[in-house]
This record gives sequence, C-alpha cells and structure tokens, in this order.
Amino acid sequence: MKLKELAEKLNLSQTTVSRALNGYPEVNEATRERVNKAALKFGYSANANARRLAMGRVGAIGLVIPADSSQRFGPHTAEFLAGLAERLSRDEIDFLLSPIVDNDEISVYKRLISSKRVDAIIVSGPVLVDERVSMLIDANFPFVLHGRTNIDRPHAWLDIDNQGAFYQAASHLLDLGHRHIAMIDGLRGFTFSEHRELGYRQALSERGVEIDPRFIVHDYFSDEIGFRETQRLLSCTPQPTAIIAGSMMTALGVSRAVRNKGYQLGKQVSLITHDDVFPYLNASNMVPSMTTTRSSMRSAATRIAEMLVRVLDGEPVDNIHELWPVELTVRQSSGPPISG
Amino acid sequence: MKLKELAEKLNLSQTTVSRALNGYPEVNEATRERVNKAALKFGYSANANARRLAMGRVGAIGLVIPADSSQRFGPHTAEFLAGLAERLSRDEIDFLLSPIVDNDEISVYKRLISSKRVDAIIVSGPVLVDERVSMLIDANFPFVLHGRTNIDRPHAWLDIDNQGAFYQAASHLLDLGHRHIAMIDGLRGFTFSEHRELGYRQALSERGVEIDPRFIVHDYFSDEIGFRETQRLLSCTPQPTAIIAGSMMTALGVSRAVRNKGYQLGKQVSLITHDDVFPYLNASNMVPSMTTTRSSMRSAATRIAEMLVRVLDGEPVDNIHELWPVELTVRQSSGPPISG
DNA sequence: CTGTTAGCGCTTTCAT
DNA sequence: ATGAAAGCGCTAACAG
Repeated sequence: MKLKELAEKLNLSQTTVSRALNGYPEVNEATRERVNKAALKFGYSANANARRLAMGRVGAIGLVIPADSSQRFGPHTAEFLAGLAERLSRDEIDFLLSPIVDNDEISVYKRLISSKRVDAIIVSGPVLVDERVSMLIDANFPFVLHGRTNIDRPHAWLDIDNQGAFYQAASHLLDLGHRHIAMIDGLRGFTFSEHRELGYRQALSERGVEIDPRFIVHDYFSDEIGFRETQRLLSCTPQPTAIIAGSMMTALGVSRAVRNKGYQLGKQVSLITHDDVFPYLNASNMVPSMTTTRSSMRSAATRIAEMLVRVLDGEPVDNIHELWPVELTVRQSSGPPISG
Repeated sequence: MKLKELAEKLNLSQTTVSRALNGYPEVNEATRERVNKAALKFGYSANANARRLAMGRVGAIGLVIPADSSQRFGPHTAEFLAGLAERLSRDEIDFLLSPIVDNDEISVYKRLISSKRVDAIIVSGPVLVDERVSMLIDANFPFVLHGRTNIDRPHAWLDIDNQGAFYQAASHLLDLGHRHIAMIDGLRGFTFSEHRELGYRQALSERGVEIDPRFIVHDYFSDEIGFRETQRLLSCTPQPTAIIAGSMMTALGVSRAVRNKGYQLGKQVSLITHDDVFPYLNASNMVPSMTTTRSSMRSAATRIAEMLVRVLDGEPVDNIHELWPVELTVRQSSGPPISG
C-alpha cells in the first residue's frame, strides 16, 4: 500500500493525506481522523527511503562496530546498546550497526556520512588523539563521543571520570596500608585506559610509593587475562598485596587465581574492580562482596542518546558534555594487607 | 557531491557513471577507471536512500531488540550481534536494530516490513508457537529464525539441539550415579527453555528417576539467580547432588553458592553448564574446570547471516534449516556423588 | 559502449 | 483546508 493508493481510496490528494499523517496543523480534524483510520485499516506505513529522500532526514543513528571476533565486542557493548535502545525508541530512532570492513575504520565512518544513511553517529572507544573525531568535526557531521579525546575543538561528549576512579581505588588501598598495588586494565592507547593509569600513578606518587612497571597490565578485559596475569603477579617479588581490575570479567579471573593460590580476597590480596553494572553479574552478591568503582554503562548510553537528540535539534555542541563521577563502594574484597 | 555533478565533471551521463560505479559489465574499462578515480577524489558516495528507492533493495537487515532494561539484552545478544557482523560485513550489509516500542513487538515487525527499511529480518528468541513467525510467513517477508517454533509452514531456521544438550548433561550425571539432579535454566515459554527441560525429563524418565518439581527452575540468566536458587536447592531435603545450569552467568552464581556452603564443585555438588562460548569467560580455565554442553552463539549467528543471504538470493526456504548438535565436554566440575 | 527518459514514493512549495 | 506539480538522487529500460 502506498500513499497514492491510500489517497485514492479516500478521494483525497496525496498531499492532504501526507499532511494528515504527519500531523501538519492545516488539516481539518475530521479529515485527519478519517485518514488515520484508513491508514491503520490498510496497514499503511510510509516507505522510509522515499520519505528520507524527500526530507533529507533519516531517523537513524549510526554506530560502527568491530567486525572481527575481537574481544572488543563484549558485554560492555551490549549494555551500551541496550541503553541507547531504551532512549532512542522514544523518538522512534533506529540504529544502524556498521561493521568495520577491511580494518579501515575511518572509511566506514566516511561512507556512513556521505551515503546519508544516518542523521548522526555515536563514537565509542576513543584513543588519545582520535582521528575519527577530527574527521567528523571537519565534515561538520553531528556526533556524540562516548569518552574523551585530546582534540581541542568543540564537540559533544560524555565520559566517566576514569582517572578519578583509579585514583580513588588506589588511594583507598594506600589508606589501608598497601604499598604494592597492581592494576590490570584495558588495552593501552584507549583514553579510558590511559586515564585510569594516570589516576593510579597519581595516587601512588602522592604517597611517595614507587611504581613498579611489572604491576601495570594492559590487555583485553577477560576472565582469562585476569587469571593469568594474577598468577604472574603473585609470583613476583615483592608480591602485590592489592589489585585493581578494570572490569568485572577481569576480576572474575583475578578472584579465581587468588583462591587458587589458597589466598582469600580481602586478606592476602585485596581487589577493587571497576564495575560497569551488568544486570547478570552483581558485585555486591559476590562472596566476598566486591569493592568497586561503579558506573553504569547503560545509563551513560541512555544519556548519550539524549545528548544526540539535542545535537540533532541544533543545540550548540560546546555546551553538550558531561563528566560523570565514579563512586567507590567499599565492600569485603578490600582490607588491610596481611603478610602472605 | 551527487551523481549529476560527478557526471558533469566527467562529461559523461549519470547513467554511465552509475554503471561504472556499480560494476556493470558493459562499461569501457578505461571509462570505469576514470570514473572510479574521480569518485574517490571527490569523495563521492551514492545517497543510500535514493539508491534504495530506485532499486527497491536496501542492503540492511533488521533485528528487533527489547528496549526496556530487561535482562533479555545481555551477553548472548552481544555475541550474536558480533557473529552477524562478522559475516554481513563481507557483503556490506548493515543491520538495523529496532527497539520494541510500547511493548508491542509485533507491530515493530510490521513497521519494519512496510517501511521498507530492511531486506530481511532475523527473529530471535522464539516461543513455542511464535506469532511473529506466522506473521512474517503471511507477509511473505524474508527472514531466518534463530531457534525453533511449532509452526508447520516452511521457513528458514537454525537451532541448536537444546533438548539433546540437557539430555546429555542429565544422562552423564545419571551415569555418574546422581539421582537428585536440578536444573536452572532460562525463562519458561521460550522454545529453547522448553526443549531443554524436555531433554532433562527424558533422561530422568528413561532411568526411572522421579522428577522433583522443586528441582526445576526457570528464570533469567544471571549470577544472582544462580546463587539464590542454588542456596534454596541446597536447603531442600533431599538435596540435589548435581545441577545443570543454562548459562555461564547462572553457573557463576551456582559455583559461588556451592563454595559458600563449604562444598566443592565436582564433589558434593556436580555442575554442568551450557556454554555459549564467551571470549571473556572460558569454561576450561575455571577452577575446577567446568563440564559443559557447548555451542557457540557467535558461530550460529555467522551461519544465520549466511542463510539470510541465501534466502535473499531466492533459494527456497524449505531447504534452509539446520539443527546443530551440542557437544558435552566433561571436565572437573562433574563427578560421582558423595554424601554431603 | 553510452545516452535519453522514466520512474521509485514521498514531501513541499505555490496556487486556489 | 485542499490540490497540482516539482523535485529529492538514484537506477533501469530502451535506444542508438
């Protein structure tokens, strides 16, 4: 069923039917009602492509995702998508996931823009100087960045205080008396990862604690890495008495390695985890319950979606940025150091 | 930059330029090269909406996802999307995630179809008699079902042998001598969940083991449910000596509850988990390593994407269905029962 | 091999 | 308050 047919059935012009359907004010209310009823009855719904071609607006936002089986597409991404969906569905905005082809990420963004398939883009996982961001600014294409990058031109972003998170975690451990503290975080190069390391270093430096490079790990977020690296760390001399884990997945591996060695969390080894709030994996339910720095991926995504709508409504982007604090929740997995 | 302008710059007709760009054979190779170079130079890329409007084909497939903060959008979905991306990127097919609005799932599907935004749809999480499937068949719209439903009309699907999985798991436990076996699986109503219960019941019945309804749990896949339900189960009389968990998340909770009670996995309580293969959470790395029924969500998705391409190429759907076996891998978390 | 000419289905001036 | 007609940017017959 197309507009023309619907119009014929109603003995109206396409124009009027279109206007009625799209809520234009100049339509007689009686007519509008008649049209709406008919549309419903015949299951009419506008051809999105024609509509967009005519309007130049799309009703979808784009998201570029890794296509390989890398670990970059994990539970974090899932939470993120869920958060976006939650907000965007209100405005009937869909999202288009474009896999990266040929490992050429930037050109996927370019195609996405020039092919006019999306009204705006969400950029995730920025690195310190992110060329995607400068490209999008150059192209004057609407976007919101999830995270931060060192590019000093106005753009919309939302980030959590990663530096503060690890600073708090490390400081808490230092307060407890720990002097050998390790961190196992995400891949190097990503802003969040660098910021976290910064926070960690800052806390240690402030107390005059020397930084042992063997105690700083950057890798994928996974159970396995957490396990392996913890085993390695626990065979170092001196041994770390505390570990900060960058994700819940990592933390699961850390816990396992600690248990495996006959140690207890919160005793021989303290553990603080950054928790992105997974509905299916809850830090407070663990045994022992886990001390965390906590920040919800899902809420961040929902908020980002909101910011995106504002950007699309033409609000100037220099006002659109938020830095979310991260809250340290002390539970049982962290305690004063005891000699192993 | 639009086609017309590009054509003018080249002193060619739009048609020729279009043909050159789209790889039509009748174009002179020299011309084609000239066109391609110019396109690259000016950063031309066709307006997708115009293209689709003209061709009636979209180059995108649709996926309907829950928009609420339900647990339905979890790590399984993430793996699934990653698998799709892997395959679809080869054909430059994007996917459109449409959140469910107003809890009216079926109308989201209808809109997706009539608005011509996607060429095909992937349907996930079928229930025993799934109205989405019958609707799509009625509408004659291309789709592939991930899972199965009791609708006896030809359609493409891929499912894993959920019944076999739980049958194998239960049989293995029975072989080991267990007589009190519990299962904690996904929500009731979903086909996979019902099939799994069927397999479980079948195995127990075959050995003349009575089925205790308290030992059958259906709920979300989460750490917390696993923990709570295991605590409940371990306070039953008689106690189950073995548990089959429907997902890794559940199993994490089960393990925790078992440890917490001073029991060991594979001793007082055996555990078999269905593992969808998460890159960040590996059954064989656990301590004790976990006995699993194993089936990769990601590979299934990749395969489904492939089937979808075949459907779109017009292959008759009655030939397009696959039932994947599920393989039991015995590791350390399952052993003969010992008295608690 | 290249060009001319119609559409694809909708929105939007501009009239009335 | 309604309609006629002109695009939106592209592809696909049909000619040559």
